Amino acid sequence: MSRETQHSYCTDAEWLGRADCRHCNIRNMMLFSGLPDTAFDRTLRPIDNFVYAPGACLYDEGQAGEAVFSIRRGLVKLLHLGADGSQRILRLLGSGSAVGLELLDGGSNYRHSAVAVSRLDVCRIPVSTIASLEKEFPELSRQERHRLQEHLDRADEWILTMGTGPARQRVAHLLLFLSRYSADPNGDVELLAGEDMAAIVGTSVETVSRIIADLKRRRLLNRVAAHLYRCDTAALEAITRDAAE
Amino acid sequence: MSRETQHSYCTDAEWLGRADCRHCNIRNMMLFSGLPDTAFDRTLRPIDNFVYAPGACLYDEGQAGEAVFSIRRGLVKLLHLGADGSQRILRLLGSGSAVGLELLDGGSNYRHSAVAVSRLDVCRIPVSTIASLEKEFPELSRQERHRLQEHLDRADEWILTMGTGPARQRVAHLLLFLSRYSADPNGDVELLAGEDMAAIVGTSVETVSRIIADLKRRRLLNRVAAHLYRCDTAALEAITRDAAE
DNA sequence: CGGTAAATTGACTGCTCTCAATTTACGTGG
DNA sequence: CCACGTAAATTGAGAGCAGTCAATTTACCG
Repeated sequence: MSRETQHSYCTDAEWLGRADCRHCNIRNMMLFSGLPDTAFDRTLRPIDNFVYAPGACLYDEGQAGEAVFSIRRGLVKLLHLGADGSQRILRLLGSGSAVGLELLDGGSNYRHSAVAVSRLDVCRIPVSTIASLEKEFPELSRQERHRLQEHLDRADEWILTMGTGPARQRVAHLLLFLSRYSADPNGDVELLAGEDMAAIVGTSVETVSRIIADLKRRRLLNRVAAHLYRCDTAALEAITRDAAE
Repeated sequence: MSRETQHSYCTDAEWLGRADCRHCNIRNMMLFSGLPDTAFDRTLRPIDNFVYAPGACLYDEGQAGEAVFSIRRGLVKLLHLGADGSQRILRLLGSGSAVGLELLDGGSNYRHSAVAVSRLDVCRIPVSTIASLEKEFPELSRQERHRLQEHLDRADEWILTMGTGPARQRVAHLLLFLSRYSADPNGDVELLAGEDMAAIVGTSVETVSRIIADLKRRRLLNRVAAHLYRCDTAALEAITRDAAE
């Protein structure tokens, strides 16, 4: 673990070295999609590559910061901590998404806390680097707008699916969401911690646990490996439509 | 009523004539804030000024469109219609906000339905006009990003306040929201229709009615005129914190 | 003043929360 | 590899909150 103390608040983070955007093999899905190879020749400040352990915090709500993170691999939760310490999760973001985009709007503080859900591989991009590239490449502005729109679409979906209806429907929506964005080719899902699922669908941990346990008994969730479940998406979608049809 | 049939789907809309952005006295709060007076000399297509009656529809979800609307005065609800015809309201937007921004991201269809809640005064801006101004004035890209970020902040607030906790807290949050964005100098609020409030906080109409009636009895909502109520914001905020402290 | 739609209220059912007990999972150290 | 301790997940019981259905009152438009 070489230089993780560059950000003292980020425990369990490991610096992997400078990112080589020019030869990045997944650039077409990242924030810098559309930029020419030569764009990165003279960036003012370095773009670093980091790995975060599950549970590690990228940044806290209200904290001053100067970097946007582009997710290469893994899952990030954006959350708000209530006065009583309880968390409410606002978004789950995976490969290709950018977090911390609110810094591009002029303010200097993050508006959520960002925490790694699974093992996380990210690029850390200084805001000043984005600002200077922006002047030269208008395509980058379009990318920023697109990523923001992506966040907005996710937030709207969140309101409609995780925030509406009885708890069963909301949990079914969550499982379908996890399956849809699963890195697994079969769409198998790694269940989140009960506390996380509760903070997403807005119910108590016990209610989520009861529902998940019931879905397992009814074989809508089938264990295919340790911590890995295959879900009966058709049946889950039926639950989703239960009252809304 | 001269040319409202320009958009056949927009009933109860009245064309007020061409907008004169150059001399717009509220341009500093609109999408075109920051653009020089001369920017509008040679726009390809006209920017029109419209008035919509309460309940009138600006556009429907999924509908193809080619215009963004900038709200001069009044309140717009963005909503999604469920398969059973029930509505879920995703955002309330007022003066200075822009709606239909999703068209700037490349797609040609609106992603929500937009309906006037109160008497509405808007400018209708063709996407092609925005695209051409964008090339000449980079400041416009920043404005677009800022308006998108505004939508995102609203959506996040929506999840945290209108989507979490017992119904009392959610209704209290809604009233405080209405008071905060009220056009009234005293912060007095015009209550929404029960169906709308239910579609915002995600409960039944009866539950909202019971809570509102109770707040009136307990003098946290005091009628100051027909359809106009002054709210005891301190007491409402106390309700808001009831369990979250 | 009448008619229709919306709001209010009541009664009852069912869902979800809270609190508590128990079981299971997991990391640690022997 | 197993035993242990801690944290998480599961399950149960009871109370309270919110949903539904239905009746009544109120508001509003012509």
